[in-house]
Amino acid sequence: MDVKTVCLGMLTDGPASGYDLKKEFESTFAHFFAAGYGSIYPALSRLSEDGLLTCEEIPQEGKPDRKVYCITDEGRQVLRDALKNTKPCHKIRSEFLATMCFAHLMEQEDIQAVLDHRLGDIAKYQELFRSIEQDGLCDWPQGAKFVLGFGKAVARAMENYIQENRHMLVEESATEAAVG
Amino acid sequence: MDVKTVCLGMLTDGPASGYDLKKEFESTFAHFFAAGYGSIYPALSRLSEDGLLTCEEIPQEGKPDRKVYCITDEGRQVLRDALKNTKPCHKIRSEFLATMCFAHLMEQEDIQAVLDHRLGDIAKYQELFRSIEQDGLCDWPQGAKFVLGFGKAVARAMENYIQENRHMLVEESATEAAVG
DNA sequence: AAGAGCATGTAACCTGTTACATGATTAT
DNA sequence: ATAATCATGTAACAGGTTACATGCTCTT
Repeated sequence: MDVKTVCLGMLTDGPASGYDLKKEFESTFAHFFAAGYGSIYPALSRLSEDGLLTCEEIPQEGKPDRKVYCITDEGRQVLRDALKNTKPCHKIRSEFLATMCFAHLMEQEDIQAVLDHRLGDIAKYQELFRSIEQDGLCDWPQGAKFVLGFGKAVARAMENYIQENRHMLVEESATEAAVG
Repeated sequence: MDVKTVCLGMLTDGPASGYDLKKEFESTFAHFFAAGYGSIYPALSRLSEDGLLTCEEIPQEGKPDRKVYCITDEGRQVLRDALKNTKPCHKIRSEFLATMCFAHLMEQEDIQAVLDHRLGDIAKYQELFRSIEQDGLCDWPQGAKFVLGFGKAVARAMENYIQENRHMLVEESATEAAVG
C-alpha cells in the first residue's frame, strides 16, 4: 500500500484537497505513515488521470486554484481490492535502535542525548494523540480508534522501556545518585 | 544512517563477508532495520573504494571468492562521527495500520485475516528473539541487549493490544460466544 | 531427487525526499 | 515586522527492492 492508496482511502471520508490530506498525514497518520507534498500531489494527479478521482478546481484570489478531489466508483472499487490484501506489512526503520547497538563506541553524553531526544519525540506523539482525542472521536470509524489506541499503547511501551532500561547504557550521574 | 553505516558498525565486531552481514540483518537487526543483498553488496564495494574497509578475497572452489571485509581506522572514525548524530529517527511505515483505518470498508473475514496475520508475524519475531537469547548474550555489548529488550517490549505491547482490542473491529462469532 | 545453504553481483525499477519556485493573507 | 497558514507543483536526487545471473555442496 503506497501513498496513492492511502489518499484514496482518506477521500472516502469526503472530498478534500492535497493540502487537506497532508494535514491528515500529519495528525491521524503521523505515527505510522509519513507523506510529503512531493508524494501527495503526484499521487492525486495520477489517480485523477486513472479515473479513480474527479477534480474540481475552485478559483481563488492570490492563491493557486484549490483542487478538490472526489473519489469515483472506480476508485472505491480499486480501494476495496487493495484492502483485500490480508498480509499488509508493518515496517520499522530505526536509526535510533541501530545507533544504540553501537552505544559501546559512543560517549556517555551522546548516548544520554540520543535517549533524551527519543523520549522527547515520543512525548510529542503522546501530545498529538491527546490533542486528537480532544477534537472528539465520537464520529470516528472504529478502525481509526483502534489505530490511535495502537499508537498510544506502543508509545507507552517504548517510553517505559527506555526509562526503565537506560541504566544499561548510561551510568547514573553522581548528583542523581545523591538525590535518589 | 543508511545501510553503509550499519555495515560499518557491524564490522567493528570483526571481519565478515556480505553474506555474513546479511545473516545479521536477518537476526539481530531484523525487527528494526531491513537490508537485502541488493543494498549490502553495493554498500561494501563503496565503503572499500572510499578506504573505510579493506577486502581480503579468499578463493573457494565451486563458489565465488569469499570477500572478507575489515574496517580501517578511517572507517572507525567515520562511524564514530555518524554516531554523533543525537537525533536519529525511528520510522514506522505500517500498511497494517493504514489498512485498519479503513476497516469499515472491509469484510469481517478479511479484517480477521489481517489481524491474525499480524499476530503471526509478531509471534515469529518473538520466536526469533527467543532463539537469539538461547545462542547466549553473555558476550554481547549492552547496547545490543538494550535493543533486543526494546524489540521484545514493543512486540509484547502490540500483541496485547491487538488481542485485547480486536473486538473493536470484528464481532465475536456465535461459536466463540457460545464457548465463552 | 529436491531443497537449503553457501556466495557474489548487476541493472532496471519503484518510491519517496529535498530543494526550488511562487505569492497572498492572517495572526502575533 | 515576522511568522504561520493557505495552496500548488516540478525536477533532481537518493535509496532501496526485485529480478536476474551463476553454480557447487550438503542434507533430507
